[in-house]
Amino acid sequence: MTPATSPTAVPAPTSVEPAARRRARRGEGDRTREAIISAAEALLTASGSEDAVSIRAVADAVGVTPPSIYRHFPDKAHLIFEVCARHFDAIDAALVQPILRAGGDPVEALAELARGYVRFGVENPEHYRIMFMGHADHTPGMYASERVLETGSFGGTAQLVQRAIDAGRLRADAGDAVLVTYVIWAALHGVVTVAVSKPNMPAPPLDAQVDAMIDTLLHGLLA
Amino acid sequence: MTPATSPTAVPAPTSVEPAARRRARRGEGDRTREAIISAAEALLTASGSEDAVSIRAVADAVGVTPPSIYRHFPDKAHLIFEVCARHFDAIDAALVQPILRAGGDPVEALAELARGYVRFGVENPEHYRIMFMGHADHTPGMYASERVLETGSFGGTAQLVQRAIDAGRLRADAGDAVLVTYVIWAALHGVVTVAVSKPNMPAPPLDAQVDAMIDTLLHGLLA
DNA sequence: CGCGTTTACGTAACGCTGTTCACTCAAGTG
DNA sequence: CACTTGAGTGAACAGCGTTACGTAAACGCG
Repeated sequence: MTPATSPTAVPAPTSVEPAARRRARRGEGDRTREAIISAAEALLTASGSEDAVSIRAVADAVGVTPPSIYRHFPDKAHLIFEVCARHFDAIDAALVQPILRAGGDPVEALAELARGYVRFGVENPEHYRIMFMGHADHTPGMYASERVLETGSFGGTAQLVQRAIDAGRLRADAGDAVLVTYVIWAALHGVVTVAVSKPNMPAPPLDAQVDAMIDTLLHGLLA
Repeated sequence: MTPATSPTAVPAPTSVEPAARRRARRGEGDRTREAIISAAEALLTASGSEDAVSIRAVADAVGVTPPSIYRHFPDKAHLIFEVCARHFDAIDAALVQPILRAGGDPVEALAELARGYVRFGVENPEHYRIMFMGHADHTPGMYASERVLETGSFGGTAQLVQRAIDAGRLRADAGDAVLVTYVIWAALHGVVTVAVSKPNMPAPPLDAQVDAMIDTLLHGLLA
């Protein structure tokens, strides 16, 4: 099930097919809820488009009727954002935390985190788009900004930046930790965003982009 | 505003209100086409959401029926992308070309271009989102990648980077012009993207973000 | 056992969307 | 005049998110 090719790949796309269902028992409503999330996740990864994840399509895949979805989620946005949030929880556990625990050279750790983050983004483009490229008005409040700041990649970057500062590895006039973190994260976010939104653009290979970006951020361009 | 009570009142060009219309004459179909674009532009900027620019809303604003739109545009995507493309043509003429013609210090020119580009993005968030943050499958082919590469900001950045290289201002191992341009543009794109998509995120002021990004790209972080 | 409450779900429908088909109406041409 | 052609309508289709309302099944309790 777990594709060993990537540590940032995430759960199991179950089946998109319809399902023979019994009515859930009294306390087992959460089982239906999980089935809905699994079906939405499968539809999203299989189609690569949020448009394919309609309430009706999810309901068909689960084997219930459209209004039943609303007994488990207040609206479509909450459903689809919960699907994506699980992906970002997974990357936190699979990529960020191991790097933080390893505790090696903070600058090298930053580079490794950057590469993993970008790879995660381009391997889960629709999840990334929903989470970080949508309209703020369409984003459930609980996911609006917290997920960005507390999410593994940003928080992990902040910790590594602080370690680098503590170790005296950064220039004195580089700015405070928050600003440095923001710069690094926004730059990587830019790489992911353009790769996700313009996949056919004639661009340097992704690895070259990330390496050049990291190298430029760390060493600068000027002679 | 003056209440236009006259039944023969001429419709205001950029109004979102309904319009008293005559049927266009034989060769004057392009006039209707322009009215459609103006109405879509007005709806987009007034609402700040692509969702408000429905075919029916545009048709009502122009004073025609929905199917009439399709005599001038193959589908909604072509209409809304043409609206946005005009914005990006405008920034090319108003921001990029003057900087290129000024011909001052290329590094300072890059910083000035960066600040202008980011400001344009956050001042026209929905246009920016449609142009650069949408799904590739929803983007008309003619706007998919050309607009990114040939657009003023990217092409202008490339020219300034080349000037900086020619003037010996960049490090020898900074990479070729294409890669350097891509890095700079992607980083700025990241700043715009997160500002557009997460406007309520507790972040450093935009000017500080841009200055820090430019300074970091040029001078680097490491001691 | 049986009653009543609660949870899980279905049926039907509303208002909206982008889009298409078939039609009309007016203007310019030979 | 007839004829063509460009501009615009009216009605409709299929799909969307969402809601109001009815119903069936499982549980606690007397």
